[in-house]
This record gives sequence, C-alpha cells and structure tokens, in this order.
Amino acid sequence: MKNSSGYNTRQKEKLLDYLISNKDKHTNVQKISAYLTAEGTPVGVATIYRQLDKLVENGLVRRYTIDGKTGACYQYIDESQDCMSHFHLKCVRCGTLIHITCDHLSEIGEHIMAHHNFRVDPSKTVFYGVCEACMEEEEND
Amino acid sequence: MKNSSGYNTRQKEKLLDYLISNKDKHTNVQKISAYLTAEGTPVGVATIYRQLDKLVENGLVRRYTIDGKTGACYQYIDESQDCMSHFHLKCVRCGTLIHITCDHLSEIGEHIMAHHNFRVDPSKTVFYGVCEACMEEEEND
DNA sequence: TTGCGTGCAAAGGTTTTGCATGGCA
DNA sequence: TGCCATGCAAAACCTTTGCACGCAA
Repeated sequence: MKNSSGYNTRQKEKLLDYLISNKDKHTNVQKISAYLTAEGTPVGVATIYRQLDKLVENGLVRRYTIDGKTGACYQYIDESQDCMSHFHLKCVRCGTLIHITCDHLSEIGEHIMAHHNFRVDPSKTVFYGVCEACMEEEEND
Repeated sequence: MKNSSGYNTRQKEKLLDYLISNKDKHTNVQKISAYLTAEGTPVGVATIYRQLDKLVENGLVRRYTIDGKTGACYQYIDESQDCMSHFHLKCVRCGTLIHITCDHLSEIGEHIMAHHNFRVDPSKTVFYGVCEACMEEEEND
C-alpha cells in the first residue's frame, strides 16, 4: 500500500517530487499547477486533485486551510520526522506561519491524552498569537 | 469596540442570536441562512458573510474547516467564560468543543514565549483531535 | 488486453463584489 | 443628512465529475 498504490505515471511522480522537495512549505493546487507548467511538464488540475485526494487518504499528505479560509493547503508528511512534536504557530497580525519542533511540546499531546482523554492531532492544530516581530511593532503603536 | 462596532441592524442581531444560542455546535453559512429563512427573518447570504467576517475579525467568532475540506464552519466564542486562561479541544469527528483549564497547559504559553518568542492567544487556539467517545467508536470501525 | 490514469470542459458549490436602495445614528 | 448595511445578481474561485482517450502492468 502507501506510495505503491495505483500505477506509476509521469504525473504522479512529478507531483510527489514537488511535494517532497517542498515538504517544509505549505502549498496548494494553484502553486503546484503553476510550477509543473513552468517546468515544462504540465499536469491537469483534475489530476492534481485526484492524486492529492489519494495521498491524503493514504496519509502521505496533509490537507488543511489557514484560518478556515477557502482554498486547501497541502503538505507532504515527512515520516522521518517525529510528527507528534511538530506544531504550528500562526501570527494573527502578519499572518506568518511558523513551524516548531520541540520536545517540550510533544508532551502536550501525552498530557492531554492522559488527563483529558483526548487524542490531539498536532498536524491539524495551530497556535494563534503574535510573533516576535509583531510584538516589537506593537510597542511602537 | 467589539460587539458595538458598526450599526445595529435586525440582520446583525438575528445572526448573533443564532450564533450565541448555538455556541456549543459548529455551524456554517448554509445552516444559518436556512434557519433564518425558516424563522421568517431571512438574511441574504452576502450579508451573512460580511457580518461573519467582521465577527471573526473582532474575535467574537471562530472560523475553521473540518479536514481542510471546502466550506467554512463558524462558532461563537463565549466570553462569559474566561477563555484567556484555558484552551479548547475540538473533536474533528463529532464537532464537540471541550474547554479545559489546567495548570500544566497554562505553562505552554510560557514555554512558547520563552523558547520560541511567540505570544500565544489561548482564546484563538484550538487543539484538534478526537474525543474519548469518538475514540471508542473508532475501535468498532 | 484490461482497467486505471489523464486531460478537457462542464458542472457544482462556496464566497466575493458591484451597485442601487434601505435604514441607523 | 451622511454613511454604513443590505439584497440581488453576477462574478470569481475552488473543486468535482463525465467522458473519451492514453498508458502502465
């Protein structure tokens, strides 16, 4: 299963290549399509959506939205990383999204599971607040 | 500011009434529109979207999506509870919102501030995951 | 050869926008 | 009276789907 599900096609390979080489960023169908077109190996959006659906279903890719806004974002899930300790911080002032990996934070999930009977999914969880740069700006307001 | 921003109109009042009386559930524009129409006080969807945008901006309402799928969900943020000192758990299966107050969790904000230079706003932050009841159900799948 | 994958275009659904009108302060 | 809010319809988007053809196994 997993990666080996279905046929191997040029389109599928190119899409996965792109997602993997951008696994530290957030992307979306528009960006993927633009990139593949620019590369000279265009892939129809319908195909991109269909492949992404499979990847999400197989757990290789994460789908989410920023602020609940329209337009899904996708990100390859690097299995070599400990996904349980990977959280996101989102600045409500400038919109920057920060990825943090931190042992201390990985305890959060364990604590909530143990004391509150709830299984947190860090890949879907975003901490909202204000980033360092914006805090400094606030002081000048 | 806050609630008092802008004019008071029948539409705005009805929308807020609905959101407040359903603050324990998640809703969406379609449901809101259907309800208000059934009540005999229909409100155009454009107005609903515009008012919701303001409410989200003013921090009175939360916007998010389930699994990054299309179609935003909205939920009123209950201010009578001191949301600054506790966190929320949201079950992605049944939609239940759980409030938790916990000393251990309050450390999270301090840790992130100290080690990641980011000031978390607990009232806007939601942990996504699966609640106890839904975990049990999953075992029967 | 078989049947999944792809591309295209059309359809479907959600959200936004322009504009004239309505209504709060 | 001056503006903001509303409603409607059109537009703008994003995503899905039907269908004929292409291609991996």
